[in-house]
Amino acid sequence: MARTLGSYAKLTKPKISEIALHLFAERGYAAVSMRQIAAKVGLQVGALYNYFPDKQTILSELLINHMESLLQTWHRQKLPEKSDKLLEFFVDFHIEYHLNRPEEVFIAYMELRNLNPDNFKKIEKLRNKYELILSNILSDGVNKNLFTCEETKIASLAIIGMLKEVNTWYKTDGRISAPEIKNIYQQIVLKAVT
Amino acid sequence: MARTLGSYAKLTKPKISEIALHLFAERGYAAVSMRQIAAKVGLQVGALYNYFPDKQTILSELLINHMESLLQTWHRQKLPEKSDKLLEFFVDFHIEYHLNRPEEVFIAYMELRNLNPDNFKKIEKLRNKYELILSNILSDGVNKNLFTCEETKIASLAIIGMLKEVNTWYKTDGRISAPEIKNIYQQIVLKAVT
DNA sequence: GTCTATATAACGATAGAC
DNA sequence: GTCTATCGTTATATAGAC
Repeated sequence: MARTLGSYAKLTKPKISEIALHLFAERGYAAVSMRQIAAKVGLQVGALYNYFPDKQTILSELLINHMESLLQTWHRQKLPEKSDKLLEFFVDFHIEYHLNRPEEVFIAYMELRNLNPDNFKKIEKLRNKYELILSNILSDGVNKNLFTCEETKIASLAIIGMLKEVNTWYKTDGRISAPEIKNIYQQIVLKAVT
Repeated sequence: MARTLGSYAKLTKPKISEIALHLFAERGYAAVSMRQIAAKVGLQVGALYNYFPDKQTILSELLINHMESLLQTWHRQKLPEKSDKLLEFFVDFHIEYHLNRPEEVFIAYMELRNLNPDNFKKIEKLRNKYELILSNILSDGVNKNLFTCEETKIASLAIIGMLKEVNTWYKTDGRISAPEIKNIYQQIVLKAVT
């Protein structure tokens, strides 16, 4: 039962993505060359182009996969029955998900400027989808008199922006645990809309 | 009283620095070429090398000037007479200074990885000097039984790391004013050491 | 699918005329 | 001090042998 070459090759593309992710996070997209990626994967440069048409696509696939997996994971969550607990649940989910993927989060924030316009629009669309989840939670809450918030759109942007910071907090001060961070942000967010 | 060419030239170097700062902050050091900088300044590439020996020096001068000016400004402050107000004063000063220089702060954080080892050490030295100001305030406070803090070195690193975030907060949520941010952080920092 | 070799373009940096 | 021209290097991406 010899393994075929093909079954190894299936592992090559994810390996390229993984190594590119590390390198992009460490040195920045523009500072990383295809040769450096190939060397770390254990290939020659040319071989990379069997898996990705260009360098830009390595980056955009990383970002798109990150956002799609975020959305997918949310939609697989078993939501709390009580709708007044939905906002806390969202904050909890968001922090949990992002703390576990520091490199993806970092390049999703840093390397947006290196996407070409088409890929940028794709990411923007996915971000809007995610933001819509939160703004719907907020406007539902407003309708049920749970929250008071005039601009739910803007509030959801501000909240997600705020939550994004969580990764740096977590890194810079190891004494704050993940549950503590969740608590802090839940309080801040709840205060912001009540 | 015709202006000499020389007096214009005196303005050229700061202009290069300023434009490089904007471009580095916008696109990242590695993604910006000397040709792009020259074009925005209104020069040909070669002329840049009359002011900077290489691209690396443009970046390192920006970062070094940023740190030195931060230290200089601190040492020119009239400190509060009551030493128990020193920590609040530092937090206030730090936030004020950094909110007014978002681009410098951003590249001082982002582009460290693009400094060569020598320049990195220079910046590290300046950062340590700044950090020493805070850790001295803390250890003085501990000696006077104002604060309780076992590891003043680590605490000062954590606090500065935390304060660094302030620029993103300020941007992401325009509803929070600078004085409010100062208040929030003063409370957090004081809580952290008492 | 990976290799070597190469096309083509852009980069940082330098040289010399003015 | 700025220009044009260019060197040497490196980059992305492609072509063709295996």
